[in-house]
Amino acid sequence: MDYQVVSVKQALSMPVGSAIEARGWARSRRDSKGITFIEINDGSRFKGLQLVVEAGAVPAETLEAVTTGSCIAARGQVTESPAAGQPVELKVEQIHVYGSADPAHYPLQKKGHTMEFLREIAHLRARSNTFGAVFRVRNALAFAVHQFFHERDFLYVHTPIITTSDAEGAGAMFHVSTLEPGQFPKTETGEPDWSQDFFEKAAYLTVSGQLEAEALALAFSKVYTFGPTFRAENSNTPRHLAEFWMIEPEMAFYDLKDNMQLAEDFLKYIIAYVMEHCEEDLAFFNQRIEPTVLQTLEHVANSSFEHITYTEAVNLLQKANRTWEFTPEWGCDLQTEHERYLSEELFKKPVIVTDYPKIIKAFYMRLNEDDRTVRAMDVLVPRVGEIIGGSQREERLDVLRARLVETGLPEEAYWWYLDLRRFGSAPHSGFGLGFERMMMYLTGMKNIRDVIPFPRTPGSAEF
RNA sequence: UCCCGGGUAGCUCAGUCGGUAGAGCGAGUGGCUGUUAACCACCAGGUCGCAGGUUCGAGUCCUGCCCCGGGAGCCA
Repeated sequence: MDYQVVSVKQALSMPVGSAIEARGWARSRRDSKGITFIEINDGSRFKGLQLVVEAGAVPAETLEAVTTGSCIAARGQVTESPAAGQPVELKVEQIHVYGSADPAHYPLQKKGHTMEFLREIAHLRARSNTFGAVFRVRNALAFAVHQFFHERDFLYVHTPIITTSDAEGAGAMFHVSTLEPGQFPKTETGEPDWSQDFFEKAAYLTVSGQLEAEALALAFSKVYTFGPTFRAENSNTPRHLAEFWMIEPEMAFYDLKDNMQLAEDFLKYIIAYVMEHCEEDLAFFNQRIEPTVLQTLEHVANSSFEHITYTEAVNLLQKANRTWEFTPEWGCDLQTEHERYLSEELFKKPVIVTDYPKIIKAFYMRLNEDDRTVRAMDVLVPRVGEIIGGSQREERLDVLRARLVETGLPEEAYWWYLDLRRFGSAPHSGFGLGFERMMMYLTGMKNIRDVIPFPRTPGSAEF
């Protein structure tokens, strides 16, 4: 007999009577006298396929090797299930065991585990319900990002991962070098002599593709990057990784208003996409991880974002009838407690705060007429905080040079960035979205280490 | 990096006043004609994070270190 090879996802919608072969990893096994139930999952869907093996259907030694965690192929007939829990199941005629798993040592049990424990077995945790759902959503979200920009004629560009320029003078960077630690060449003054290194100057892993994206936006008008970025900060929080993915659109001829509109459209689009394509996984998150996930996502998709300036935000915070750990004061950056108050308590929806004081923002943000504030925007969302940071960029050569000097950055290192203002400069804007932050927002997962397959954090890069 | 909390069986945890190490789940064995985190019975399983110290005696008290979690800072 011919058996059609199908995924578990396909198997669950096959007509009764189909002869199929399904492959997957056994999640659970229940034995009764004369009948065995095995649930397999191949990652194609949250729900698994129930295999029903009647006594004598397959050799005893084969059935014995089908343990929790083993990988098998099963052939048989799709049948209507007489019991609750699944509409169809597979009445098994043959089983092939690709690889058994010793139940005494297989670490994933049928019962729930803590996220901390699963993190220690990151090579196996994708086989659990939670992480299966997380990484399917991650895939859908990445696809939604590309689709959004391609529908709007953006060019997907690849900015370098190894860089010799420090994007904003902010954030510690990882050195990239081929020099041997023991025989590190030194200059006459005893400093490391990077001119003898591979790139003949100090090189790092990128902290942002923005500066290069600006160069490309001033040729292709609308571009976006989507790639890994690296921060060597020693920050130990549930919201930081040393290696994370960032999406950075950059648009010529966009002012801050256009930029804000794009950010709002973008967030709504990717949320709607994931809600449409990951219904089963999101339902799981809503039930087991964070009971407000669906409600919040629907709310964001259907409400317009609040817009306030930094100065207005500080006034609102000062007027708020509550005590702060850090007193809100013009000129100081908004603290986590302030951001949470604005998005979670006062407006109860995403808030875009604009026009921050120039002293707390990067040199490349466009200076306002008041000479005190810059055209920056931060999108704050409930539960996660700052999810997007962006700005209209300074396109005026003289102003940009003055800002470089003001912030103490070496002008010569930014020669090519300044060239962009010398030759055919144009107003332009862009923003950055932390992909894993967005994942936390969509799934309700509490720790950023649990929305990326193999997280890198200080002291931790095992897998 | 700073401030809190934690580390005891494969997992999740309890352990009183300093006096011979406990439970549930999981694994194993047996039972049960259809289970859904199956159920019932039995059973094995321990370098109490590591290193010192106090004590007749330390899982318990003290010191240092390591790791994990929460909060903060920095940020995406």
